[in-house]
Amino acid sequence: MRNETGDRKISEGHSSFSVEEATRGENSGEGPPKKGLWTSEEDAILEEYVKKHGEDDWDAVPMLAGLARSGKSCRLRWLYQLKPRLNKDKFTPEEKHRITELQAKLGNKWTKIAEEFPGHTGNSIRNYWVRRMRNLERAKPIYPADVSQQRVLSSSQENPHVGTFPYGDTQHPDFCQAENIQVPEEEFNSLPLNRSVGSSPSYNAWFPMTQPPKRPRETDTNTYQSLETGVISSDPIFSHHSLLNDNASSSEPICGPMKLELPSLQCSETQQGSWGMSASPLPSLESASTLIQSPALNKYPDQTFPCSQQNSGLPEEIEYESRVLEGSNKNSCQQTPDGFSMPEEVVKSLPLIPYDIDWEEYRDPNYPFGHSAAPVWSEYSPFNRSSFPEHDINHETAKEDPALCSRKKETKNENLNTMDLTSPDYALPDLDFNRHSSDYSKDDDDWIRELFGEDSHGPPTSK
DNA sequence: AAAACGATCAACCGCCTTTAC
DNA sequence: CGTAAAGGCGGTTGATCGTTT
Repeated sequence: MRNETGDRKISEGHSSFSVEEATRGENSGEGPPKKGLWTSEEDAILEEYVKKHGEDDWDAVPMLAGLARSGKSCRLRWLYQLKPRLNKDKFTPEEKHRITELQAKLGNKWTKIAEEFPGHTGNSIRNYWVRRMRNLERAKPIYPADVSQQRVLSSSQENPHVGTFPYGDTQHPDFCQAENIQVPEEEFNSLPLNRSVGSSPSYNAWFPMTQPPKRPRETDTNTYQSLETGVISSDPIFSHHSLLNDNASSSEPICGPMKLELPSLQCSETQQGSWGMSASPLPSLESASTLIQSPALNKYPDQTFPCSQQNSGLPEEIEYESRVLEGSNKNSCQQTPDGFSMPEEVVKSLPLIPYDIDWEEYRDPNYPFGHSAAPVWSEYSPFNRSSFPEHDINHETAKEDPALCSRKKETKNENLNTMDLTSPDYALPDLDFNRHSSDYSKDDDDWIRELFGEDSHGPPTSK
């Protein structure tokens, strides 16, 4: 590895050897190319050579420069480590956001993406992305559905007062994973959710959101996985994975290990806005976006959520776009800036949520919007609460359950098991348009940490 | 203080795609 | 159009370093 001064420790086990060895034989074409970490001598030779002769014909470089390396290795070393003005700094939150945007837009075209980050290499960006995906992957449930089911069943047998969910969603990984969630039966039965979910086609959308995942997953794998259990429809809108995956059938569950590098949402021109949902009979995002009305826009209560058909669906991007639109879209409620409009009758048919809504009212089935608001949102929203963990405790929640709020803040190592399941806050977005733009750049890793604290199973935390 | 652990990242391999001839 | 070279990418390994125990 290279330190700041360019010196590197030469590993013992790695196939490093002296510069004499490094250069020996290559000129005469003997032996296989050297592998392993580069020495500072090799770097100096390569740097000098490239500065003199340029970056052409890498295959000839080893011979001409006198290096016992393959041309490919020389090229990589130059591009990733030696090239002038390389930026080895860590990505800023803004850059991370931009990477997310670009990855969604361009796919794994790391070199293309790197073009927007002077000094950063595609490899470093890819490393960041892989790392991020790995962290998110770790956030997935530990137990398969069947095991989780057993756990829940045994748990409910041990404690008959613990409510079970009457619609048989014990396979719900989120639910099952959150093994400590125990809702007293009386309380559970009193929930409007419970009164309505049994017959509501929307409950499947609602419930995953009301059960905050024990561990974070920015890409909401959990939610999607919950949909694969058979109880819940595999609406790809729930899943960033599926949102990002224009190849995957929306009806196919994501099973097993997921590729760390997610396929992007990139699609052909003609597909733009259709989310590539060729196989899905479910509403496309643009139709979804037209249906979304949420407290996120309470600031402009007569407006619909301006979710562009052109954004990637990534929560970061949606939120980002929302912020952009905040300043530009204060008048139009029926047409997004990119020209997408929704029928007026649809607009009128959608109940509006007043800005200072008392969530208690949402619990009242007589309330005009009743509990349907959350399902409408969650069913058509490409992201959910877990995507915005910093909002898990917001003013509504705090107002509703300050104890919960304070407790959560105090007990970083506790999971979200004690969350008020009745709060639509977990399902309805709160993009908090008043949040200062600098907050927007919150590190996505910070989101994870903030949401789940130092969960022992959780994602990596700073040590 | 030292071992264990985990995160990060450089570097490699093999395959695929693009480009030049 | 076919072929070879160059470049790009995904997956993976292993070294290093910081943190925790």
